[in-house]
Amino acid sequence: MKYYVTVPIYYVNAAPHIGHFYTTMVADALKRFKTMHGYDVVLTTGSDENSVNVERAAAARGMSPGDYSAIIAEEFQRTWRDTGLGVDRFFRTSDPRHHATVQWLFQRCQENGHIHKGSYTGQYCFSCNLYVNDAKAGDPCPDCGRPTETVTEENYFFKLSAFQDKLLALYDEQPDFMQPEIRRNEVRSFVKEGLKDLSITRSNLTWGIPVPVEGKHIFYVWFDALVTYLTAVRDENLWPADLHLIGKEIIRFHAIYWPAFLMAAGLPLPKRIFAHGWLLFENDKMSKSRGNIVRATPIQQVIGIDALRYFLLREVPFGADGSFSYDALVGRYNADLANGLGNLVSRTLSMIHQYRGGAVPSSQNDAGAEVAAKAQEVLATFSAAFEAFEFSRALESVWSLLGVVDKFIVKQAPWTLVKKTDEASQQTLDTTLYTAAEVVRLATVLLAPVLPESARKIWAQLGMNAPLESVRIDQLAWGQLAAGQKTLTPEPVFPRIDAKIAIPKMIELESVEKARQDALLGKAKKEEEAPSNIAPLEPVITIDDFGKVDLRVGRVLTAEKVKGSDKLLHLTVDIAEPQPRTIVAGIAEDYQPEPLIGRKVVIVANLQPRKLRGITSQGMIVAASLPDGPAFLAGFLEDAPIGARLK
RNA sequence: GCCGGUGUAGCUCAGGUGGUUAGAGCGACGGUCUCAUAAUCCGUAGGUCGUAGGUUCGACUCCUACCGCCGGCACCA
Repeated sequence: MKYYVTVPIYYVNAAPHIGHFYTTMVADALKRFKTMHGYDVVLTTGSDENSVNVERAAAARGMSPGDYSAIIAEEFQRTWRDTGLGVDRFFRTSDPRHHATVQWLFQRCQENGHIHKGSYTGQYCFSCNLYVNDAKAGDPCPDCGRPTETVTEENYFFKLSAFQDKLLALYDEQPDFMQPEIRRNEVRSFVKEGLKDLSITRSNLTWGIPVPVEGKHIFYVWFDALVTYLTAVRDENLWPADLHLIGKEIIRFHAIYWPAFLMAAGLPLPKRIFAHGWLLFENDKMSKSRGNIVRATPIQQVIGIDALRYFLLREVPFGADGSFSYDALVGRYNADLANGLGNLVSRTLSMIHQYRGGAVPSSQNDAGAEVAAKAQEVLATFSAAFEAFEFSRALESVWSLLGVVDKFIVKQAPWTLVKKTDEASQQTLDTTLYTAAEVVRLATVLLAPVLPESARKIWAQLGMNAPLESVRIDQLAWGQLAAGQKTLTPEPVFPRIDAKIAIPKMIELESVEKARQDALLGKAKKEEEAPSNIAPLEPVITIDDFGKVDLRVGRVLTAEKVKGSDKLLHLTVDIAEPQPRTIVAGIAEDYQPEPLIGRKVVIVANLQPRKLRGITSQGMIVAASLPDGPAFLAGFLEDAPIGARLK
């Protein structure tokens, strides 16, 4: 039985961080879980290298796109190696085999009549690789806020519009195709609104995969990147994938474009797509500009990679956004891993050593029956939850078992039994120790996919001979632990962590790691200090060009929210004309209307009027912003006269 | 604005088809055992179950409106 799971190929615009780790680690845990059910699992990922952005970033560092990408691709692979993630194939989009697959897929679509040529003039965001509909020259990209650039191209189009009904049928007939359900609904309603044909080539780049035969056009990044899922296993009869694991930001590409491409080429569709949420840092979005990005390896160095794996799978309900914080991480570690699992292993093995010479006794009576029943129940609960991607619930069920055993041990009080010489007490002591050890064994197997390193240690301490990885979870049952087995002297698997020491250490190592990655990317020190999402400078203009822009000092007379819009404010502004100007400004998320009244602002006074939500905006208000940040209105420290022109 | 989700103890969350004193884990506090990693175990902590109405013999659980938060779409020229 095969199981093919993918995580995205990661874009080489950034070095790996905890978000990349999250997706990949979940895939790794699933892989281990499936392997322990007898599946041959293949996990693939790679690097997404073909884009103008990469070309530009490489050029800025005086490198070729290939060399630049290679450095980052290696950095990703190194991270997966260091953190023990079982990635089977790492595919670079620059790989010639991949080029062949993309071209092959294109030709199949073409043969089936789903490709046509057309021309396009519009605004394009090079940062996001996204065409922006209805935008004008220089308008900001709706996703990243950087200015869009005008492009006119003759391109190949994919007839996406022809797949609307088929896609809707897919979502309805195969509810598991897109999960969680929330995401499926979003995708469905998006498709229902209507699909436009998709331009799948570009003619303005050189770094990428050329269209077959003619060779002038380069494939659009998503026609390229998604196809690595095919390329990675092309000769292995593994397609279709059993699971695409993705982050919620790339749902549209996976749940709409990708199945449409495959349908057009007459290929089987992936069985399921699961989109997880984002990891926030203490409830804030992680971003370069906030400087709150966390990496996996510094955490690994201080408390081990298993602690991070456990935290992410236990603390965050899979699918929803989750919050990472060092406090919560250490809290989980101490409460669940050190005090819970680690301590149970420790006390169990220690008693077996002191009371029974380090050999697991056999169960003599039914003193442990309730624990056994609970364990059987947890075996079922755990696997069902894990299959359903409810990792948090799965882990919770194991800990509920650990809690039962801890209570059981106290109730039986082996330390009292050992002092009694009667047969019954000795039998109960044996049974108690066996019961505890059997729970440790079962829990260790169940937890192996989540805590691979630690489980292996516990397994060894228990004296188990068979390799843990080869144990079949679906064949686990109570009572399989062999009596007489020799255990090792326990050593703490999860030593308690002092948050006061560990957290500063992690933070310190984090900054070391960041510096190392920055150096790797050839970032200069000065550049590093500036927020890296500052919009790139526009091309040089002449003084005459600037002279065309008529900026005026104005005073806000009235301000109110525009009905039906989250972002628009309806302002009237006095710029010393007979009539005040009506201006619609997209600042409602950052400014309340009332406090604006009376405020002096800067207006672009000669902008072509435009209707917004039924109101004609006669100009534009000047504000500063970072791509994902709030707007700041321009103003004056002195009392600038209304109507004065800015030059 | 439209669509969807959500709002339960300090924190993270459970609470099919309405019905005795609303639950768990963590944290906090008190106590205990001593096998154990100052761990375990026991007990306590008493939260208007977002707000206001409504249906009902009875609602956290159903309905309506409103508020807050999250997401998608629209939109941010």
